[in-house]
Amino acid sequence: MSQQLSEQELVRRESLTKLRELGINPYPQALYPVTILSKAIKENYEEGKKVVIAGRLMSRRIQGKASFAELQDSEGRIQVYFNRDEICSEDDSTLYNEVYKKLLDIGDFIGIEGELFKTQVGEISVRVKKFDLLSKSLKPLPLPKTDSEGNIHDAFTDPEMRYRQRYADLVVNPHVKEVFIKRTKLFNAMRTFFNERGYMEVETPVLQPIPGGAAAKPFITHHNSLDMPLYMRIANELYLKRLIVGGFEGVYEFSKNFRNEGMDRTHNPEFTAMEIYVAYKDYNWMMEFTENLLEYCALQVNGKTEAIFGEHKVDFKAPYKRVTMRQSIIDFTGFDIDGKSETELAEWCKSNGVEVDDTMGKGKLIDEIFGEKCEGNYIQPTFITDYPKEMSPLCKEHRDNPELTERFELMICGKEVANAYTELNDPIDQKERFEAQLKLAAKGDEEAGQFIDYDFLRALEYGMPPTSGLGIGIDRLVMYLTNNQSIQEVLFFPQMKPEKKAVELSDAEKTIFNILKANNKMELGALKSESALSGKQWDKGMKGLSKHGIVKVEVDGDTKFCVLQS
RNA sequence: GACUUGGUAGCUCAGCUGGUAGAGCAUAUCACUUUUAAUGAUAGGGUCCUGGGUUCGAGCCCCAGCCAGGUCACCA
Repeated sequence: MSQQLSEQELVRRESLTKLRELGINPYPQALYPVTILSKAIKENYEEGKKVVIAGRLMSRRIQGKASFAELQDSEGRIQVYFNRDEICSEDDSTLYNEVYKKLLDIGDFIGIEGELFKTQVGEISVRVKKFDLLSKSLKPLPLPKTDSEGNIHDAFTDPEMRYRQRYADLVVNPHVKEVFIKRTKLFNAMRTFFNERGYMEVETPVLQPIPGGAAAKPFITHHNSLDMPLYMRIANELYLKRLIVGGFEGVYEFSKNFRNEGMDRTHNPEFTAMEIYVAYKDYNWMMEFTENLLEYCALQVNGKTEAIFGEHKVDFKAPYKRVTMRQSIIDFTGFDIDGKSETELAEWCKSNGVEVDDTMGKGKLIDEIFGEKCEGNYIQPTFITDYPKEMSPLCKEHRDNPELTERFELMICGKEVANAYTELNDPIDQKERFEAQLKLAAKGDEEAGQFIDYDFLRALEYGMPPTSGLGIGIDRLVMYLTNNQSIQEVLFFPQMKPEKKAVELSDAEKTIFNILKANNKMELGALKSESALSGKQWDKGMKGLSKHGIVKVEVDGDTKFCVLQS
């Protein structure tokens, strides 16, 4: 879509032409021999050391024949000093006066050969001996400035623009870049932790014929040659367990999951989960594993186990408190759910301000109570254990109480971060639980599963060793480790509605356009009378069409024609 | 989905009961050889989100819509 260029964009395009006229290729095929990054220069300063660096020009302070600029590379900024006498011969100052001062702009990528020195005020700088344009920037970047007291002026903060133009956000906001560096550190830390224990990273299908392993609304797509619907995965659990059946001791996957549900500060349609399954373990073992894992991750990402999240200070140091769901509800309400019937639970809810409806079974009711009264109170990492059976269809029954399951969730700052089970491996029990879920779904519980994965049941029939599985919401964990309140801040490219709808014509424009389409070229007066538009509407329609570049008025002697542009 | 706040120059933001649209930075031209939010001078730059309406006159008021943020509801 063609768009009007701003003055500054036009100036940069002119510079492009002038550079070419001077024989400088603004987009060279350059293998540029960078020898050092800005951070290393500052950390290991050596007076007079020759360096070759490259990056974006981010600021300039020109003072006649001398000038200071800042070059930004992947690790930060370094000051560079341009002096006319250093880079130009006596009789030709073009390189400094024209190329550097006029034709380069903030945002351009340049390469610099020079040597290190310290200015009179002691700042480590590179004295430029030679520079090359590596890539011209045609669009002015947002330009936050930091003053001597560290205050940032003109910060690029509008979330909409930052998310839509993450590339610009990353260029000008180093703290944003830092979030994503930490995100990657978290992945690396988890991989290391798992790999050191001999567990294997695997991949399982994103396109699935049955969207299993969780209860959520899937995205549906269609495979043309198979002529069948496929679902984008909502979880990878059932596939990973198949691999445990196949004989792997421990498997894990970082999985992009897709859920066709609401979007808000904590939900993006695609998000990342880490799931791991380990054979011959139970959920008690997994709790210890999880707290050790998270302590290790926090250390690797932030260098310490404490993390600030909003008003809270969270400590990831193991071990974490463990509370059963029953005890938790007693703690916060005084109500003991043990042995209560569905009716008793529903009545308690109604008289205690917990919203319920008829579709809710026992498990769901308990979950509502917990969600309403307890969940939000757990700031420090806390394991909530022993969930009702009904809401955990893939989890093994509790060894001490058949109403419960061996399941835990890890709560941090009032939100769930991890979920784990002693996995159900009794194929007959599993089949019955799936069928119970189908009934719940029929009753109207949208969270209940609506499909039975018979292939998964077949796998279980071959036998799955006792196994414990854990899922961690990676995006949420990154939020905690980087003190971000919204998931958009920890995703490079959060889902957004499209910026602009396609050019739509107004009614007047459409009328004129349709008449003209039949004739291609018409005398203006004839076109106007055929359109039967009022003077104002006609004027508006014509102006609109010319603005979109759809029509053009041509003058031939005394006659004016309106011509349709292709 | 409900409520609420916002959308004005490349960026950050002002904008009077409704009367020709402002600032700082950025840009352009000039001066300036160790500055650092460099400085001084001059100049240019705007579909005021879109579409209707009220009005002699709308950036401002009214209606509808689009996009985004926040709160809540729903939901892992």
